[in-house]
Amino acid sequence: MGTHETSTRRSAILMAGAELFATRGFHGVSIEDLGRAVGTTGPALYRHFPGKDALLAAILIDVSERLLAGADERLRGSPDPDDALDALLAGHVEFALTEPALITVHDRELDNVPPEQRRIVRRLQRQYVECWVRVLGQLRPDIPEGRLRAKAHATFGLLNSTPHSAGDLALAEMSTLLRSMGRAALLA
Amino acid sequence: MGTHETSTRRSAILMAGAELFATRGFHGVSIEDLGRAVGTTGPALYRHFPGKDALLAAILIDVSERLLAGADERLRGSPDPDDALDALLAGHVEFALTEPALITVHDRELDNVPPEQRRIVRRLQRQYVECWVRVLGQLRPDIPEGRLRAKAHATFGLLNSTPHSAGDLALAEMSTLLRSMGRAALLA
DNA sequence: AGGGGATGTTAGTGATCACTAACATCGGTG
DNA sequence: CACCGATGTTAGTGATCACTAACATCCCCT
Repeated sequence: MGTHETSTRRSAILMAGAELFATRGFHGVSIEDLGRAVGTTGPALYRHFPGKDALLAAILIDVSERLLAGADERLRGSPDPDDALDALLAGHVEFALTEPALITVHDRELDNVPPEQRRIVRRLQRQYVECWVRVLGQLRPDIPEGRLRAKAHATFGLLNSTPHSAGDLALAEMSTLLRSMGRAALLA
Repeated sequence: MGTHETSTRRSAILMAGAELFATRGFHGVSIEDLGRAVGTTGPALYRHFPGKDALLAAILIDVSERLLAGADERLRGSPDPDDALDALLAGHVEFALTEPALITVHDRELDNVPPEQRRIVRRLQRQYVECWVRVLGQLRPDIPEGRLRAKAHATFGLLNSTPHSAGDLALAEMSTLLRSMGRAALLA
């Protein structure tokens, strides 16, 4: 067949891959699983990605870029560091609540990405963390940078915990809860 | 061979398994890998566990039991809810910092445990969460229980983030940092 | 001293995996 | 309207996996 829904397929594979990798892990998902999830057979995947690794890499690079771009944009609109922190928190929480599979894959499967693309993801992640450290440094100049970085990482753990404990609360309620907890933890 | 270091082997396999599962995921570790990690060949594992699933189950049940037992004991020694919360935080942080592999496997690989033992793990985890909810309920009777449970889960995400961002800070410094962040987040 | 249980080894076995080869079908384009 | 590129299919192929079978070795016990 050849219904020309070209890059609809590609992004459908990306989304289905994120979902499957999030719930069963990279090695727990077969090419056949991925194909079936988008209504084709397994090998059709190779028309869109050179291999399973490359599919995972595409997912991770995409989410890392989107996180960083979102942070950059929000910071540009918030000159006041206090507002900036709220903006970063709101952005991250929205991402975690609306795309839990992407967040899960993003902080679990980096080791399965081929080295070359792994370096790209790591650089994007580092830049994202630096956005947070920069804002925190303005709010708490008394705390050394290394400690602020550790705080940022720990807070990501808090915000990213949503996928594992989902369903308990309504989305809006969860959002305000996570933002207030994150803010309190960061400024403690 | 038959050097009678009987259950040394068994616990060595458990520890090596936790380490390997934590870094490469359950499906990313082979029986041969597990054997090699304890100085034997792969199939020797079947003298100690009926299968790969059972090994994972043993790891998860053990860590869940130890977490719960630690929480119970610490609560018994802290009648004041404020001290109790500190005790729970200190216990969880110590666990996360001294056995990061166990913590990682504990909240990532439950889906790969056979159903029967998975129920056991889930019950232990639920009891552990209830320890936290009970203490939080005394400190913040204004907050509904469901919200407190969500807070506890999010805080676990914060405390368990250590394995992924390790190496940045000294252990003692990380411990105080995580405890203060966790406390601030929970009481926010 | 020697038999047996615990524990290990090597050599498979069938299933599954990522990936490839060869061929089919469609839509757009000259 | 014939062709071509994009996209799909089925049928392998070799590697690897979890697990088993058959046999070996060691320590302990009587």
